[in-house]
Amino acid sequence: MASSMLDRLKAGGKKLTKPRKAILAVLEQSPLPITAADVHDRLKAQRKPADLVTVYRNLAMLQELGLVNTVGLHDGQMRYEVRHGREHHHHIQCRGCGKIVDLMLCPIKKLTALVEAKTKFAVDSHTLEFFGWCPQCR
Amino acid sequence: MASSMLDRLKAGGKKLTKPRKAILAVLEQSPLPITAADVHDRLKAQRKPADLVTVYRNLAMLQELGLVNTVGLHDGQMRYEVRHGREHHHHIQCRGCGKIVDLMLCPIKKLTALVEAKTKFAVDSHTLEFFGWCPQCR
DNA sequence: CTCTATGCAAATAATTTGCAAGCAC
DNA sequence: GTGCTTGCAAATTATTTGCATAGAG
Repeated sequence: MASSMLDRLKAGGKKLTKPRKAILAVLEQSPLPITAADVHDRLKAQRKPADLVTVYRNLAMLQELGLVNTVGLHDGQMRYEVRHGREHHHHIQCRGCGKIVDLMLCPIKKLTALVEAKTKFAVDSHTLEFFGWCPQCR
Repeated sequence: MASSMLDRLKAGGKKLTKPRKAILAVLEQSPLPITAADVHDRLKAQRKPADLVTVYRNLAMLQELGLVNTVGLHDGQMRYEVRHGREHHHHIQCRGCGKIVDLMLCPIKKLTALVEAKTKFAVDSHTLEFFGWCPQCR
């Protein structure tokens, strides 16, 4: 696990328990955002089962500490990915098979100033997702 | 109600019932996306109550016909707005008071070709939401 | 009349909360 | 030891489904 993560956890008064370590490992091993249920399943598969509630609580805590991002694809469940130094980016999901692919781009940064000027809001984040059909499902 | 809506409904074999008319009226009267529960509440306030289930079924049907857009703000409930000739646009929501404001812009159109080139997906839609603090809540 | 739509009850699904016991520090 | 954590059970919230009846065309 990245030492910056350990620092953030310690700074937040969080303890390094066995289930927590396993949850972080699962997240770090996943190249794409995954659901709480996914994490739960992979923990079981790795013979390090943790209660689904524990997964939810840890994901919420990690999000508060800014260690994970949430990705909402409007299918009734939230997905999570470690930030872990990765650049801010977005995703595209196939309407056929549900596959998610990283999009290593963000066209929004330049636009934030315009949005702030128009709305007088202080913009602090945005979400952007694409949907379509992947080569196999077209 | 816009006649194009009537046409789309008729073309889909849909009937113009009293609850459906009231639901459409509520949607048309709302300048911003609202939840199923919002629609339900406003129907009651207007003395034209309809079952929440009826609201959900109508919203789903209207979405299938392309008459309403869905807006997901990742707070656990979906919001709906009539398309009704309005231009494709996005929203910003205040993290303090939850207020939603229309953003009459979409920076994504030009980017779709790039995303398609990079991923080989056929992109058919996207979602984009901003979050921040409104002037009153800052 | 026929077929879609509605209301009510009950079922799902994702996520959250309460609480006593467990473990990290 | 003390306080954050966990697991289990139960509660909540949003949304969906089954089915008999009501109403539009």
